[in-house]
Amino acid sequence: MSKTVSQPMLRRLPNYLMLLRKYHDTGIAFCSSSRIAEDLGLSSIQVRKDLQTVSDTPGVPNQGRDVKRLIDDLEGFLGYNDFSQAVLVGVGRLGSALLSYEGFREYNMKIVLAFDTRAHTPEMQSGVPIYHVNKLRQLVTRLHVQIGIIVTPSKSAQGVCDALVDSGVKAIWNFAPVHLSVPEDVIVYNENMAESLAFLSSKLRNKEEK
Amino acid sequence: MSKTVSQPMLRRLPNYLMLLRKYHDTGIAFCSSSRIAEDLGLSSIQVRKDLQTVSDTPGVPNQGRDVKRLIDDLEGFLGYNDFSQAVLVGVGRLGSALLSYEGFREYNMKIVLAFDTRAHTPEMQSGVPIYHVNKLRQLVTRLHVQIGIIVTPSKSAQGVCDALVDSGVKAIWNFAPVHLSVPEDVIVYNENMAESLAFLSSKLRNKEEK
DNA sequence: TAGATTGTTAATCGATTAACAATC
DNA sequence: TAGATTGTTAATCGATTAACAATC
Repeated sequence: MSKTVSQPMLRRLPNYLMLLRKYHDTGIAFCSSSRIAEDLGLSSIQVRKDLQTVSDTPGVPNQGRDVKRLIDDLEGFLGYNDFSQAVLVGVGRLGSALLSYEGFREYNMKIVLAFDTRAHTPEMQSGVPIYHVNKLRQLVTRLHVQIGIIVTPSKSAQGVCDALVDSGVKAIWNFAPVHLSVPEDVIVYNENMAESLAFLSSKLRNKEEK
Repeated sequence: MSKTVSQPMLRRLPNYLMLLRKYHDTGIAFCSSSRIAEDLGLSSIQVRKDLQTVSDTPGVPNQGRDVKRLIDDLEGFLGYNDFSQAVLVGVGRLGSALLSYEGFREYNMKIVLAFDTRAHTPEMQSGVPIYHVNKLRQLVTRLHVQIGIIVTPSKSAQGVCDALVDSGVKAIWNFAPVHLSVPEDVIVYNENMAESLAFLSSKLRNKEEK
């Protein structure tokens, strides 16, 4: 099938999956779009549209959709059937938090390796081995990891990024507040904590002014 | 002026501000939209549009815009003139990382207070006092804080959210992977770490299929 | 003056929402 | 059958991009 999917929709999909798993665990076999919509705070029309794009199995009028089948379709669509592996660079506070973050498992994501300039002898943290950054190219190349997470200080970010790309990484999740230059075929997703908070605060102000 | 601004634009604004401050520090007094665009990886047309919305001072043809003035306008627009204060609930790994995150200062954001169920005697972390959650209503109400950050386990999130809203909080930054129910006048911004990573991974897969 | 860069107006693009017929 | 819920097609909404005249 492989339709092209909009970014916002792609962000909603994992949430459907999580909710549907919850339904499944509570023994709910069928559910309507409007129910999902309510639980997720979306419009039912949007949910219907999204699920149609993702699943070939049509929904049943007056009954809704088969929860189990929908889970399978979503997992297939999102490519969760095999584990997605990632490496993390920069084991500071935020890096450590990500290493120990439980939520990744739920999305079949796993950080398999971490690097830091301070790690001299290989050590473990939250079950993930941490190596010195000078091992990065060697190890990442060997393991064929495709996703890199950059949690380094801004000034090291571009260098780390280059090393990751050289080692075959095709997608980068960047927490450093800088714009990274990458080849065209590499995807960068920027996460800026401070920006998010500032964004929220301005939204608040905008609202107050009205 | 107080124009309505689109969400994606509102997210770009803090980045302009950061870049312009960097220019200012290096003694650059004027800059063109195309330069900003290049440094930030955006299109120059978009930058021009954005800056027009934010600043009443027109740009000068063949010269660009006054960096200092633009900084002032952006700060004014984003409401950075007075500090924005936030409280954080849930001092786990991620919560701690946020408490110690340096980047907030740059956006004039400050976490002034934190709460956790494990904090029995008030303690300090990264310069922020941590109280037991049962002090939440009392302290947040008294300090008139408007922004709450929820970094608790999912099952506590809605309860904490209700308490924050009761105490006058008008904007919530939610890291728990659940949908929060709030009154209409309260803004919720959801941040889901796992979702972001999963999103990146599916994007990668979609690309590979092509 | 010539060239760069601006602001404005219109065109395009893409996502969400609405309306409604189809069906278990 | 009646009612709920579906899928499809069209309308709306909103953001980005393009084109171009204006100007220091």
